[in-house]
Amino acid sequence: MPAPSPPTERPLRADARRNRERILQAARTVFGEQGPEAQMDDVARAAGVGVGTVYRHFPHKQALMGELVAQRFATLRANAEEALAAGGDPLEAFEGLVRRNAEIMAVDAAVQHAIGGEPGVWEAAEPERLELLRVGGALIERAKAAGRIRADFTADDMPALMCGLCATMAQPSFDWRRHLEIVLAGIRAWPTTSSGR
Amino acid sequence: MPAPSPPTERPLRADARRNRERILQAARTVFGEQGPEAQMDDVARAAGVGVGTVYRHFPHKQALMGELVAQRFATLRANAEEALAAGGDPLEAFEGLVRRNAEIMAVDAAVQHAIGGEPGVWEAAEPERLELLRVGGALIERAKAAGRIRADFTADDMPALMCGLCATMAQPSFDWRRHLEIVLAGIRAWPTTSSGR
Amino acid sequence: MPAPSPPTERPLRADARRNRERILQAARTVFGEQGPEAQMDDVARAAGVGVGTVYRHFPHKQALMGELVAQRFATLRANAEEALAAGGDPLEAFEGLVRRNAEIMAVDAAVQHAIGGEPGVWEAAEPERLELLRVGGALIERAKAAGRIRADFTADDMPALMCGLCATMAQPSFDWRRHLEIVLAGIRAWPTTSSGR
Amino acid sequence: MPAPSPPTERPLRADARRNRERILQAARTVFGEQGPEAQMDDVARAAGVGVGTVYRHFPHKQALMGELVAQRFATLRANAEEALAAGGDPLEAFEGLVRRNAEIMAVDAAVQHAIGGEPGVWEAAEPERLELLRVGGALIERAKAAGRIRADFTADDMPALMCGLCATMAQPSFDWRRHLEIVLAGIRAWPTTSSGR
DNA sequence: AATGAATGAGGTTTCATTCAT
DNA sequence: AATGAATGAAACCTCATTCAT
Repeated sequence: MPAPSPPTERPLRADARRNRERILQAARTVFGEQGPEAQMDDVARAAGVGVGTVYRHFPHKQALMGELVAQRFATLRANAEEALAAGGDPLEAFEGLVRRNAEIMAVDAAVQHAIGGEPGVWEAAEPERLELLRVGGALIERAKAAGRIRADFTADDMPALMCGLCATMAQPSFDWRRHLEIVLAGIRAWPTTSSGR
Repeated sequence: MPAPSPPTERPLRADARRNRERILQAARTVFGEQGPEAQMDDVARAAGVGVGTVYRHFPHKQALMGELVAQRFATLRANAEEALAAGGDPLEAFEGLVRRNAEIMAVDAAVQHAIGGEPGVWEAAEPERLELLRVGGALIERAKAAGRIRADFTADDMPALMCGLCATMAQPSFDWRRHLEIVLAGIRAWPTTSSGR
Repeated sequence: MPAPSPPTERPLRADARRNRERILQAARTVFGEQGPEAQMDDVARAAGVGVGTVYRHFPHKQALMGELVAQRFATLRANAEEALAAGGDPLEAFEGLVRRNAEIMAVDAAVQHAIGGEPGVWEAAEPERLELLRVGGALIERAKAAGRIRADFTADDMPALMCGLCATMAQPSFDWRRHLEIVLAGIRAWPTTSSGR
Repeated sequence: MPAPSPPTERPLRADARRNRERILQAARTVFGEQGPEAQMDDVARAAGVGVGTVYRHFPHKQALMGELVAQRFATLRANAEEALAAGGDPLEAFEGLVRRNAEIMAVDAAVQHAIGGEPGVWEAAEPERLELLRVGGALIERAKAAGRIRADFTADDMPALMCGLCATMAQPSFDWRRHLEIVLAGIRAWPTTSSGR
């Protein structure tokens, strides 16, 4: 969005923009610590603003949560595009992206998982999500073409796997990296000596 | 009251026991539909009893949820013991159990997932959970000894994987059976022909 | 009440009478410990009977409390009659009775005070209360006639003073005996003329 | 926010302060009429605000009751200091204060008595209470030095006596002023003509 | 006559959202 | 634009009382 275009969406006063960022940052922290039941007042306090200000920027709690998810997907997608552009070994590229994105999600997996269950929150991130799916799909196809991941695997399998991984991340007692490696192993094609699966 | 039999745990009047079952059944439905925020009043109404009755059987919401989880683990564990006793091909036995238990969890995965996040709910099922882990561990060791699953895999990896699977189950748009097959594939040892990984 | 008279009020089966006493005793203990908010279930449990049994003997909580008060007044009145019959120094007789009755009330002042505030509880004890007032009044008049207590003091002043004393008794940090002595001093007539007490 | 004045205890917006007063006033009325079981909703309605507002000002029922008691003690103490400062006849000063404070307590004795029994309510007023005790003690010592009240009487006897008086006040059928005069008479020293007590 | 499970109105408290300042 | 006080619909839970066993 490099938009120096005429202010169809008036670009928010400098302090307002700053507030918006502080609120989002605070929300990430607070939801991460207390789960989705955290109160709007807590978010506001953590951001150092009044509740009213939170509501000026986000019409309701859901919208705030939605933005959190959307921001997340934007990063994931950016990473995906970078990985696709970078080229390199197809399997490495795919698995590297998954591992890298997992690390990012792990930073505030609690938020993600917590928020994930709430109704009507994913909608806000739908465009970014689809884009991520598309770019990730390209990487998958490339690895499949190279015979490095199972032929029956598709990009549409990823969301469920990642959703599951997030659930694991949310529980500190679990070792999500082991979880991830098992999943990646399950995706890989067998080292076809002669026969396939 | 010269009751000849020493009633260490008086076995609950017939109608009370019936009510208890109805409440648990209703709770399963209601939490499944509305998530953990579902209200005790709703559970009571669905069970066709007054709220007071619910609270007579379960001192608080958490206790009700806890019992739901405990019941679930009891079934899973029973299946595990059956599988262990049955013998047969080690890998088949292990994977068969996982698939069978997954089908059971899927019946009301929403409940399980919803409830899973609440604090202090798992505690109630801890004994059953540990037992499941123990029996499942035996199956895993057997398959490992037969060289059918990865040597670095342990029973302690299962909870995270199953937790992730449950998260997937809770979203109807996901195909959890595919998720499960990928995970199982990731657990299996490679068909050691000549080359390793 | 030496009533071997024909059972106009059928005299209650032996075990029923026993239960009634146990309930009253339990109620005294329980209300004393927990105040008037104590639950009927607690009384029942303390008495070793079911709630239903409590309700069979006392149609509602108030009635149970009322009986407690009535029993108390019966004792106080019996003491008063004894004191009146005993004769002796008029002031000693009066103050002796007050002190003696105070000791009795102090045994479970918490109950008395707690219950005292509840509406509709005193009514049950009205006859006994009036009788106590009458007999106490006789003692007062005698002491007044002897010039030993203030001429303006009447039996009708007693309830308020005793009510106040009970309030004091209910707080363990207060020394109700000092309170009582001050009140008694305030009732006494001055040692007119020259001689002291 | 470079506010020049260091607002250590930001002084509450004008309307909020007004609401706070209305709530306290309403609470006094409502508890006085219905006793301590009166509901927070009733207090809110009587104050013309929502329940939430009551809870914003007082985190729980107890805190509201506590403030009521604290306010009361603040007035009593102010009167005591005034009386001490005013000088005059020592006995008159002491008894005048007691009578004056009694009149104040009588205004909503029901509240005071009702609330007095609740656990954890007095704590809120402890500082004011101790101060009242101290100042009252000074008056008592003065009167004792003048030989006008009993040598064995101390400030520590007052709370019990006043507690008893409050109990009397709470029952409209009692004449608490007579109660008070008897108590005051019991405190006074005998007019030592020749021999004391 | 006794039991204790069931009832459900009603209690305190929370929190997303609005709106006067 | 920002603030935070106010709102009030619920949420969870209690307990006097009833009634089937």
